[in-house]
Order: sequence, then structure tokens, then C-alpha cells
Amino acid sequence: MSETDSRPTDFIREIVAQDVKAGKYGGRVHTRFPPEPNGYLHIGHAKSICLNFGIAQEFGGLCNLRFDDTNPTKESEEYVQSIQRDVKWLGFDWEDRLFYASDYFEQLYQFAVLLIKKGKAYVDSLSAEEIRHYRGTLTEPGKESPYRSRSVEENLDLFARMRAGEFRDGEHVLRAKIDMASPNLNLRDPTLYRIRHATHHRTGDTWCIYPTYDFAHPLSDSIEGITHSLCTLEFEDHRPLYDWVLTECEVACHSQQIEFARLNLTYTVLSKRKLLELVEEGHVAGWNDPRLPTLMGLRRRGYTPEAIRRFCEHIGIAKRDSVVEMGLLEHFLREDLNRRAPRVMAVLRPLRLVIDNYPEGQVEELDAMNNPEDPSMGTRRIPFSRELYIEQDDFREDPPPKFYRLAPGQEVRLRYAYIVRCVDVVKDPHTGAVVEVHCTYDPATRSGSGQSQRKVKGTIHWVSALHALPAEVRLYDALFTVPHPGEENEGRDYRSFLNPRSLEILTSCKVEPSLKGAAPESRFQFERLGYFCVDAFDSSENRLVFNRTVALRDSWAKIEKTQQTR
RNA sequence: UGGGGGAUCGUCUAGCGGCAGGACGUCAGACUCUGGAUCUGACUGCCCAGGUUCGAAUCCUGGUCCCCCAGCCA
Repeated sequence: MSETDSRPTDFIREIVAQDVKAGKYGGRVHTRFPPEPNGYLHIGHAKSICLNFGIAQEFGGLCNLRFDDTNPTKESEEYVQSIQRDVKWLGFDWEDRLFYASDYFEQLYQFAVLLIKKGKAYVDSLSAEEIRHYRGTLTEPGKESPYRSRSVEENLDLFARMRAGEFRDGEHVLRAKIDMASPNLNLRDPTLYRIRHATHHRTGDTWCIYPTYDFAHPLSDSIEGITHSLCTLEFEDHRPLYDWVLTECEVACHSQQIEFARLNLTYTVLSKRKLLELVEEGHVAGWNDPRLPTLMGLRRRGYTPEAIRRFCEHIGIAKRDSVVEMGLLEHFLREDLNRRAPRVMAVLRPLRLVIDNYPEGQVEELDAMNNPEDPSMGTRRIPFSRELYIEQDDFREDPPPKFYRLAPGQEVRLRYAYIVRCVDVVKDPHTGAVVEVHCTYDPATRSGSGQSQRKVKGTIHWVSALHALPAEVRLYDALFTVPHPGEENEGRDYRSFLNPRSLEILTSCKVEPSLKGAAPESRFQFERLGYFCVDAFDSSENRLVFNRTVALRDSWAKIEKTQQTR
């Protein structure tokens, strides 16, 4: 299917296209991605990043990276660094346009002075609690503060002294003078500046007053010449305030705020608060835990930036609240990995298989394709010998119907090797469990040895016992057991839906020798199992550790499941 | 309750007065030295009630349900 006739479009791109056509902003398109450096980026941010950078690209415009760092008590340099790393990894480039709201503190201060001079802002000396009280409720109008009528001179003096550090935190704030009776609570004299004697990660102790989001954001947009300021739905009723600030500050560029619905995903949570709790309470191993929807978690899990971008393109942009199925994300992941990941053979739960009629001590080097989807990826040689490991799941002593794998008396193909028939099993005398399978092979059935071969229903993967490398494999599953853990499910807290089986560590896995020295973060398809990547932190030359990125679609599992429910 | 938004297949999304379409998913089949991939077919939807119109998912009226707002967070 061609990408051009199914070109993704949405209401925001329509607005931008109209604006360009109408010559608004001189036909310019300039967006920005404005994270607050108070946490790590997750897949929800990826949606916004792809939108903002994507629109800029499509319309021949620019997109800035701007840190919205107006609250020194919550922000830090570490987040600034990790956010930049994640945006780059996702594949976007802000070139020389890395900005900080804190770059504009002096200009912002001057805008505040302008508002005071125009009689549009005043210093309030009510306490936080009193302000809340004066604000009124959803249904009742607020009351005006007794300090609302201070003179311009007094306000100027007080505001200068706030900046000079003459007051303690909370003693005064600067407020916009709008309308205490507005049905939109955001317009009931919102706070523009507050006193915070805190060290800022970039401006240090230069300032002890800091602008609020509602004041800093529109002005930062305007200063950078942002044309379309895209944000999420919860800011919709801040838009009148956004416009008020730009109008009253008499700026040259009046940016346009447009809101869209944030991303939600099934079987996970995407709120900063919940993510933080999962990390801090130790439910996961850290921000880069492969079970987390954080960009660093997905990266460690083995997700590709391309898959995430394709996902973001295809979920669309709209205004209705929605929850996208995790399966869709996995679909784009598999689609990408299927095309690119080299195939290897690995056995997760080994079962010894002995070929009784295969010469002892003989080793054959068999040719295997690195990727049947892409012959240009070439071939490699895999050692084959008398003793192998196969997957425990690939043998059944009492095979159910349609079990095309190995069972007593049954034949199966060993991938890239021979057809074998199971002739005997060895059991543990105590548990009765099958610990070894004996087969005979048919030398005439070697892979590629002829065309008119015998056909068998099943093909299974294997590794040579003598040549296999030991490995640890971490199997990941959904973090939660229910599709919507964040919602109040019968009044239960989301934590009670944590999946106790979200991580399973297998330590006695066997992988083919070509995996020796596999590079950190490199990705493979373990044939018939799934996609796996070399863990970036715990894997080394002499200790291979793989993370399962996503399993292959498993139609046998479906058949088996329906058999059981009957 | 005041204000701001939103309701289209199971899920996400298109439609802009003229045959409700795509993707994921699900089911059935083909093919296959990965029960993968690929291919074929099927599946299910306009929140409700009125109205305007030759014709309504779309326009009008009235409902219903869902989300957001009472930070000196963003």
C-alpha cells in the first residue's frame, strides 16, 4: 500500500494547512515540544514529539525543543539530559534550537512589569489558603482580594522587592487582574509569579520569584515565534488565559494553542504520578525497567524508534479520549523487527535430544538463512552434532490433536538439518519427567540436499549441546492483568492489578554459537519464539543476557487454548 | 451544580448533505523447512428521540452518557 494515498491527516494538520494557505504567520510553521524536566519521557510523549516534529517537517517548518523549567523545586539537570537522549533516540533533531523557559526569565519579568503598569496585574498578599477561599467554587463566583486595588506604584515597588528577595515564600504573589466572577476558574485572577527561595538547575540563585505555566508558556511560545502551540486536552480551558496573556503583553507573535487528546494504552499506566510510584515503591527495577512504557524502558526492552514512530503516525490525532490497544503497538514492533532482525536459534527451556544413529564425535556445519524476509542479509553456518537441545514445549509424551511437533513415534524436521523420529525417552526415576529424548535421523533428508523431499508437518529449532552458549533470558509480560488498570475497577487501586508474572527469568538457556559477543542492544529473532535484544546493562562478553521484546504470534497457543476450553 | 470539551466496528481512526471506509483484532482457508511471515475471504459500527431535506453520521431541536477545571503543578 502506498504511503501517499493513505497519508495520515488530522484536524490539527488541517488547521495548519489552512493557516499556511491563508498566509497566517507569513506562511510560516513553527512548533515546539515543551517537556518539563521533572520526569522521564514515555510513549505518550512520543505521540506529542512525533506530532510536533512531524508537522514541522511536513510543512517545511521548524520544531524547537524547549524545557518548561519554571518550577525549580521539581526539576533537575538529570531529566534535561535524559529527555534529550530520548528525543534523539526517537529520531528527531532540534538542531540549534534547544531552549529553556528559564532563558526568558528576564523578559518575562519585564512583561509582568508591563502588566502592572497597565493595571492588569497586582501583588496579592493573601495566603495560599485565603486565595483558594476567595476563588469561589464551580457554581459560586469568587470574591476580589482586598489587595486587588493597590496602586500601580505600590505594585511595582512590591514586585521589585519580591524579586530582590525581601519576602519569604508565600508572602506575596503576582496575580493577573481579570475577573473573579468568571465561570472559567482560570480567569479568576490567576497567579503569574510566586516566591520560591530555591536553587534553579540553570539559573542557580539568580531568581527567587518564578513565573507560573500560564504566564511563561504563552510568552515563551511568542518569543520563539511558535505558530501552532500544541498541547493536551486538559489545557483547553486555559486557552482564554493563554490568549489574554499574549494580548495584554502586546506581543508581536500571537501563537495559536490547539489541544488534542493524550495517549492512553491498555495494560499499562501513563501518568507521571503512577509511573513514579511504581519506581519508588519498587514494583519495577527503575525508570528503564523493560516493563515500563517509558522511552528508556521500551528501548531496553528492544523496541525500535521506527516502530514507535509508525505507531504514533497510525493512532491519529483527535479530541476524543481513547485507549489504544497494546496489541497495536506490538503489531508495528513485529512488522519492523520481522523485516530487520536476523534470525538465530535459541532454546529457552532445554530438553536433551540424542540422535542414536548419528556418528559420535561428528560435527556438520549447516547453512542457515539470516533472514528469509531479506536474502541480502546472507547466511551463516550452524554446528550440528549427535546431542542437541530442543525446547521442552516441542515434545509431548501424550500429544494432543494437531500437535505437529515431537512425540514418541512421531517425525519432525530439525530446522536447517534433518528429519528425526522419536524412538525412546528417558525419564527421571523419581518425578517421571522426560529428561532425554532419543531419535533416529534420516541422512537423506538434510536441508537443501534435494527437491522432492518427504514432508513433515512440523519444524522445530535446536542447538548443538556441545557448541551452545549459555544465556540468561528475561521474559516480559504485561505489567498489569487488566486492560484499564488506571481506571477505578470496582474501587480497586491500580497497584492491585500488577501482574505477578510480568517478569520471568530463565537462567539455563542455550543459544547458538554465532551469538558470541553480540553487541548490547542488538536485536534478534529467536526462531519460533520471538524477538529478543541483548540487555544493554547486564550482558557482557562472558555472560549473555537477553530481553524478550515481544513474542511471535502463536497460533498453536490459540489452538491449544480452544482445545482446553472444550 | 457553573464553565470547557467529546460521543462512528471489540480497539484506534476517516467522513465535512449523496453507496459508512481503512488499520489493528477476531474467525475461516491457502501457503510455508519458523504453527512466524505472506496471501484470500468473512466479521462487527454512526449514543438516543424528534425535525429539515428527494436524500442526514454530517444541518436543527431536545435528551443521555463520558472527560477536564476550584495548585503559589505543568
